[in-house]
Amino acid sequence: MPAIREHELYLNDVDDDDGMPPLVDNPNSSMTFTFFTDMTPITALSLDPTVPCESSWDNPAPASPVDFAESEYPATNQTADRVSHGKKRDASYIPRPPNAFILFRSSFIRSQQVPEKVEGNHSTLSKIIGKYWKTLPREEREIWEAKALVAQAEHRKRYPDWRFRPGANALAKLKVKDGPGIANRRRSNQSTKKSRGDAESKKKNKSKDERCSMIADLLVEGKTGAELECALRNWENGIGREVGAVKGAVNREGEDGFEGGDEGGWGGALPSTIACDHHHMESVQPLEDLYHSTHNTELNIDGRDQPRCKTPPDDRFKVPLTAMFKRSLSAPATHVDVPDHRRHNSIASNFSDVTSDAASSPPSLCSPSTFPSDQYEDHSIAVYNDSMGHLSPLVLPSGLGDGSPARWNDPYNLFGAPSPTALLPNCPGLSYVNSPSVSPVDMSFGNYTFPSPTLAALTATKPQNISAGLDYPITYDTQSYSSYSALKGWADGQCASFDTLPEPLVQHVFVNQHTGAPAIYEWSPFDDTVCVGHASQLHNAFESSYFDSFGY
DNA sequence: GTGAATGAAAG
DNA sequence: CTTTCATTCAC
Repeated sequence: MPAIREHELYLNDVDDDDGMPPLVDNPNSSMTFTFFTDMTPITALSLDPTVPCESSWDNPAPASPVDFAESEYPATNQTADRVSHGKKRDASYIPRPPNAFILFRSSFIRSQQVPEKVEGNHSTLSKIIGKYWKTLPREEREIWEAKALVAQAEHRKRYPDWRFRPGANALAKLKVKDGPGIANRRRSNQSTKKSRGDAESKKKNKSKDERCSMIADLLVEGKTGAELECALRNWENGIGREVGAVKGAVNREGEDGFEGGDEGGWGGALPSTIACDHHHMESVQPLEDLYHSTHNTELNIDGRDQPRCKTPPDDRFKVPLTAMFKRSLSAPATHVDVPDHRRHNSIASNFSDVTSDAASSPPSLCSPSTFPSDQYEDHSIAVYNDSMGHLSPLVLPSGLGDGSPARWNDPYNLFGAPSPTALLPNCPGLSYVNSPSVSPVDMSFGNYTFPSPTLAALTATKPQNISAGLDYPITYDTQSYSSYSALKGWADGQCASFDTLPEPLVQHVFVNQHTGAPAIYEWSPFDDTVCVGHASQLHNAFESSYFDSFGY
């Protein structure tokens, strides 16, 4: 098949020869999701990527991922004049969805943690950010991976027929230039650059690389802005240069495949001991404390104190979150017609509505009355394929809007709220009324205490198989009879019926079996409406009937 | 099936 | 140019 110019495929696809359906500008199927009243769809968040994340890079975790999806992919046909790295592009050009790193990088640069004075060159910044990226604790990285999933889902929704066509542009250029080819040139450039280089330029590169490593290390230590600049200046002036060399070595060791143990990571964190002034002195964190706080692998209650080191001792980065939902995101969505009569709101009073344009399918086949465990697998497949498969990340709630750090405001709300202040009278130990999220605290219902579901714990229950072809990636673990949606860990568990609940308010609930019950999916029996609920709200609303039904 | 190539952001 | 990652393409 001849190469197709990527950007022309979508709007002018009369010549499309790949059998793809003609471009439809985000056909809005008007699927409706419903929410609890205190949930906010993430699409309602103000997450303009051009707006720096509030509070962001504090301590020294990166900002909450800024919502890329909505604003970065403006209304259809407006892809238009988006300019990617200064290149003028055809108005109809559709850029690729960003991956986790690109989102992270963008947010990093927006946040201006590294002053222009320190480093303004984006190539160098990429190096620094790449190093820093590798030090991110798993939980932090997962947030960005989740963000990437959202961006991909948004992109997919907005451009259902878009496909990544690598080489399309290069080939177009090749035609014009009639040279050896962009691709070949690119590779050969890289190789020649590396192989060439006399001793002196090698030395230069080495010191440049050391500088990048140092900046990354300083960032890991939490230094940003003027403080970073100061610490770097100290280092460059020779103070601690010796140490810096050690640090550089440590860092490089980390890059070589994450070898080395826990112990080596922080070995050389020293420039912080030299303060530029009293103000900066205050922010110096004792090395010992730093070590302990960053090596604490215990449950991080508030999610802010994640382990971080330069030489990750385990395999925590070997299975990226996105890999669990791996599928061809650029492949056209499976178009499923939804009868109009199914497109209406059905979940009532204590839900608010939000629309989504995700395509959807007939409602769940899950029995509304019973769900015997011996039939569980088949049922859950049906359920997930028919209903959960269309659970959009967009139904997820925002944060609490209570001034919490940005990280609590990520669309996945992966860590829940930061403060256990809003206790429900009926739910001792349950903190987060507004947060239908994975709660960072143990939750007790009656005699049963749900373990705190960390992201790491959720990841540990990662799915075995992946099925594609739905609007959103769904996985199914036949071993544990649990399932996952794109919202990893939120949808696995048993499908239970709720006869006790007033219909059609809640018909089915998915309880997270691995982690307890903080995350629940619900949907209406009458349409494709899907909502995400919180155990507390159900408990609050329906008292013990809910938990009684589980034998709690 | 594997590895190379591309391109997503930025200036 | 430079990073990482996802995706596609050429063997």
